[in-house]
Amino acid sequence: MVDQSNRGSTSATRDRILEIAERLFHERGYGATGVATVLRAAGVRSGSLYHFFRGKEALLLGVLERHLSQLRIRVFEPVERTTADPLERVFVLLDLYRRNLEMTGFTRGCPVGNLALEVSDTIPAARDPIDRYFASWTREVHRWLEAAGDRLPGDLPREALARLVLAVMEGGVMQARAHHGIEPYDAAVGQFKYHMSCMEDRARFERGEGQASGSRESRQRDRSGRGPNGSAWRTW
Amino acid sequence: MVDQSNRGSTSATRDRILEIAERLFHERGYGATGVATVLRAAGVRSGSLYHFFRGKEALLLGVLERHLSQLRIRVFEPVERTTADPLERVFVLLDLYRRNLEMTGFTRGCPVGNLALEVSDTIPAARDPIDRYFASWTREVHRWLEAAGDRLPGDLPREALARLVLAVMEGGVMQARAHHGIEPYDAAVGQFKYHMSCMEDRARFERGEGQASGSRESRQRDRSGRGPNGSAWRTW
DNA sequence: ACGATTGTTGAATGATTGATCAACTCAAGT
DNA sequence: ACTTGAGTTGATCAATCATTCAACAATCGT
Repeated sequence: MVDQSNRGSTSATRDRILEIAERLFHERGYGATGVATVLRAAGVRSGSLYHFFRGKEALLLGVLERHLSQLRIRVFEPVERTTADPLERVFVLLDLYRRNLEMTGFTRGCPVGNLALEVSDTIPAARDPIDRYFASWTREVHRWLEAAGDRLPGDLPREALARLVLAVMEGGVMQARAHHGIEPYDAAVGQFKYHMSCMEDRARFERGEGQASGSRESRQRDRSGRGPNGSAWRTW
Repeated sequence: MVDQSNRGSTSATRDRILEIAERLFHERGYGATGVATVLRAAGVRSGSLYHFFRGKEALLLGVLERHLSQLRIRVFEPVERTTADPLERVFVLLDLYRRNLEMTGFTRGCPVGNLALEVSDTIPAARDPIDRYFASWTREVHRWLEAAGDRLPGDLPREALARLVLAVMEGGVMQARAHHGIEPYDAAVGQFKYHMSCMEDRARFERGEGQASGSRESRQRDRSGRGPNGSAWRTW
């Protein structure tokens, strides 16, 4: 049994096992993925796996830790490279998950979100890394929202808004996967976008710029163009 | 094998099996629940179960159909008895799921939401009833939103807003279960409430009542009182 | 009263599950 | 050259998995 705390292990085998297990857990879920399946896909014999991981649960924890350690590199840094505008980044992030949904034919959503509902009760040890993943996710969004400064209302709790972003994403992904269509995701995100416009509007009023308009035009100024049907509400 | 389409079966055994399976699938998930566990908990021998259900998957479909058939009785009718105000009903609904979270110590969220992410890909036949469950859920909320009439902006797509309600609920439940605390749920729902106030504000402007205030007071008029810390933003 | 249908029993099935371990390889250290 | 120990192998394990089925009991319509 190798030292579990040695995250920087140079073992290529361990990495391959984690990589394969990550993909399979994401595709089929934890319970539905047998150890034998991981072994076959990774081209490794059982002894090797049990050399690095105490058991299947330890493998799951390893996968979750891996997700956590790669969250910035794989999710947030790509988004941040796309645009420097902090509020725009939120929508690019939501669009990233949207594209993942479509590209995988609605078979894969948030890799951790799936596991969260499946194992957070049956495997108590898994709840902590999952919670830390969500906390880390919202912390990054939170930072963006803070960076938006007075473009958002002064007394708006940025952290709560970040929690809403995650909720909309996970809830939208869930519906889209069940529906096998992007419409529910777009609907939820579209409404969220209007919420953001609402916030920006109010902040503009606070800064003394806008004339406190309830007018649709100023609220939809930039990101939310009219839909093809002429509706003022953009569904995506 | 009994006729599967006979939903009105008077068999007490079949009902007990479904009732127990529903609880176990909700608590532990589908994959983690063995048929033997269902049999033991229901006090039934395997032959009886396989007399009514072709197999474990058919049992799952039965459970999902049961959820669907009891959605109004167990969820929406209780909410509708609580208040006649259509918009208030939305928040009572969200509070219902909140209380379920707290009462079960964050071990149980939306019974279908869990299954949605777990089996909607691995068991294709299950996706349809799950999708219909979500569709039915949002349809009820949609009706309330329609009933709100001009209290919401005229061009606001009620259906999209209903999708957002479901997304916020499911996403909030997911986070609360992982966190084993209600805070993430309250944060997400709190932000959603502000979105609703925003909508009502704009509708009031459309009706020519308010003076298009961006003012906090009118937006938080009724449901969203100040929190104990004096913040203008209610977290729940 | 009768056969037919429906419901129930529980031991047994074969497949698969996660996990074990003694034996083996091989590069690094001395 | 010899030792050491991490890494790997694959046969093997008991347990559990979903499922079957022949036999029996209860209830039904006629």
